[in-house]
Amino acid sequence: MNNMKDRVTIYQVAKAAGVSLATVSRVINKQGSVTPETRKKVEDTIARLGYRPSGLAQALATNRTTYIGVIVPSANYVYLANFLNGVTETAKEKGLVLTLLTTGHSRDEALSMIEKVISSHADGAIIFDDQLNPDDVQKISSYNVPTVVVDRTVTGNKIGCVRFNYDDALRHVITSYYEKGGDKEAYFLHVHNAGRLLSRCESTYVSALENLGRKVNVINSDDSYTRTYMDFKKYFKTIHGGLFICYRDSIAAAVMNAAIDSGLNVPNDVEILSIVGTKYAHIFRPTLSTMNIDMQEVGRRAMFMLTDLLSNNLIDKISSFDAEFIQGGSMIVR
Amino acid sequence: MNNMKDRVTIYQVAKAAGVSLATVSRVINKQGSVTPETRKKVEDTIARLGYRPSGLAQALATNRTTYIGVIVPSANYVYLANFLNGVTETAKEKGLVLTLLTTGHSRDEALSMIEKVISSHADGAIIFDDQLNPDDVQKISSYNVPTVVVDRTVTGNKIGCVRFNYDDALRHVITSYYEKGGDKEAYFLHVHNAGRLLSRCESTYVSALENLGRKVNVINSDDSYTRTYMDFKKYFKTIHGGLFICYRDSIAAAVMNAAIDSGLNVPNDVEILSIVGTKYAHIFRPTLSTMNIDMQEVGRRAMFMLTDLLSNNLIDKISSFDAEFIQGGSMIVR
DNA sequence: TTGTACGCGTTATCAA
DNA sequence: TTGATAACGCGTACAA
Repeated sequence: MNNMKDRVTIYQVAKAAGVSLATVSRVINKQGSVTPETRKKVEDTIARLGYRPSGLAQALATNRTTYIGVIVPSANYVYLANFLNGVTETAKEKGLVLTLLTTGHSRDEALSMIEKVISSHADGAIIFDDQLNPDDVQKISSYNVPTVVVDRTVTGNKIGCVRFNYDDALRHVITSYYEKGGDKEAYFLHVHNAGRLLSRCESTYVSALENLGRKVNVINSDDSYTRTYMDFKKYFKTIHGGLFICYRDSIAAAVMNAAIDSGLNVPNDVEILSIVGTKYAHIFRPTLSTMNIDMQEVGRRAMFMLTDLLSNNLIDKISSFDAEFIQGGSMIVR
Repeated sequence: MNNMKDRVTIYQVAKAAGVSLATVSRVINKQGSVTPETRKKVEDTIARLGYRPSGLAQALATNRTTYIGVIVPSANYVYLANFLNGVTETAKEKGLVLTLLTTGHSRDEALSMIEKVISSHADGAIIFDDQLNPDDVQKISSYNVPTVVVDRTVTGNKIGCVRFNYDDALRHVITSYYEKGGDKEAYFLHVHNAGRLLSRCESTYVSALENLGRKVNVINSDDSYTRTYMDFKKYFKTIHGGLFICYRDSIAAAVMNAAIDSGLNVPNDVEILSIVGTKYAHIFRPTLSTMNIDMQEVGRRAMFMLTDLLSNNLIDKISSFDAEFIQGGSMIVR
């Protein structure tokens, strides 16, 4: 059971080197003054014994773990993988280690992850999860854990946030579509429980169309390529055109493939816009029009904000990313 | 600086509840016998004070952290995201928390991640990284950290491994291609420094072709969609056909798009096989032939093996995944 | 420059 | 059933 039976401790090093604990501690932390000879003596025995300081004991003594808790809904989506990559990249630069906490589809699970952040003494947290509301975030911060929240506006003493602005870009795409002579009906693919980001886009879509005095068409859809593909194969038997606004590129591709396989032309009959896009959007043929935010950059920014928060240097507690429209072959250039 | 200034400790709970530390400890660990009344009294004050046990102190006292160190080259690839998802999923079932350690392109960095696993007292480790060799893994295990290694065969006392077998499937695809009347030249896209998995596939390709008495064609290539696309646009000006074997689906798609955009027909002129595939392989048109291994399942298996290792219940220390050929439109059905 | 002694927040072993 | 008290491995004033 005791899996560290023969773990070498600072005490053993001190004994073997003929010095005291404190001296060894000074050597490994490179602080305080130690004679070069003593230092060498200690370093040698450290190497000889294969001693590694216990991060646990260090953390307990210093109140710092260098752990950052990262809460995400799942590691399965490409854009989340990119985000994680950005976070890990800059965490590494700062000498921080990430603990990956994923939450399924319940808020309770998300709450229990907050508990883990607290009990693990994480030095900070990054939350990229829809299910937690501002109160939950305040809770984590009430335990003095500096936190950066992504895709949600929360303010507080030790809280920073990164926001996404898809709305301006989406509104602009829709209105300029009709201004420049686009004449297709616009449809929005609604996915149940797909998070606030999609909900906000849906609201933007609705208000943009209402402002134009046009009909609003929200289609219930599924967050799966295969299901969406099959649904739209049926759909395109009766509807033979339109502008379809989809959440992800895989869903957009489902609509695109269904249209093509139904004998419709993209973009002449059917135009498609994907809200979130990955590198695959440019690989599909035709390429997909998307509204891009570089999620890796978002990850970097979140981590930078957190380190600033840790050192009390965070000026702007709110950071925004504007989505950029990327024209692809799935929409007609006007 | 002291960011836990007002962290509630077990001692404060004991004092407020009028009992001793030991009793509080018994209550939170639900072991030993405590009077229902005392229990309630303690639980109430825990709730009232918002007490959370310090995972650090618990770990120091019990020698168990519930941390699992996961070492991966980067979180950026889709198949790695799937793998991570599988790992996190079953880790959560077992009450374990992951620390995500990514390694860039140097072995030194990978070694320093091993150091982190050791110093963080991780209860176990999962290594999915090409740059570490068996000796490095033995090192981690010499500190009594049970380890599961992915895509490398290592054996030892507290070591398990998960292997990938792409070779049989690849060899079979190639030989049966020619047996069934395929007549194109086979090309293998070599990517520098892309890991042992690809190297093994390349060897398999070479030996398979040599056995058939056919010409071996290895093309130097780049691990980027755009670069590969441009390279092959040039390439297809002189070469007008072939069977191209590519590492990833994005690379395979680059070749496919370059062929199509050069006026060649897929699969009649150009056939394409992607070794590693993601869900996007079925979305491309034509769909890509791939050799699939479910990386999420690999992640689950690795984590299961690790927990078995932790409880000394691991029977088979070697687990294998055979790649399965998935026919897509990028190859002719024969 | 070096060593002593205490604190970090728990668990666990004894007695009571 | 409860309560002292010694670990766990380290950092750090303070004293030498």
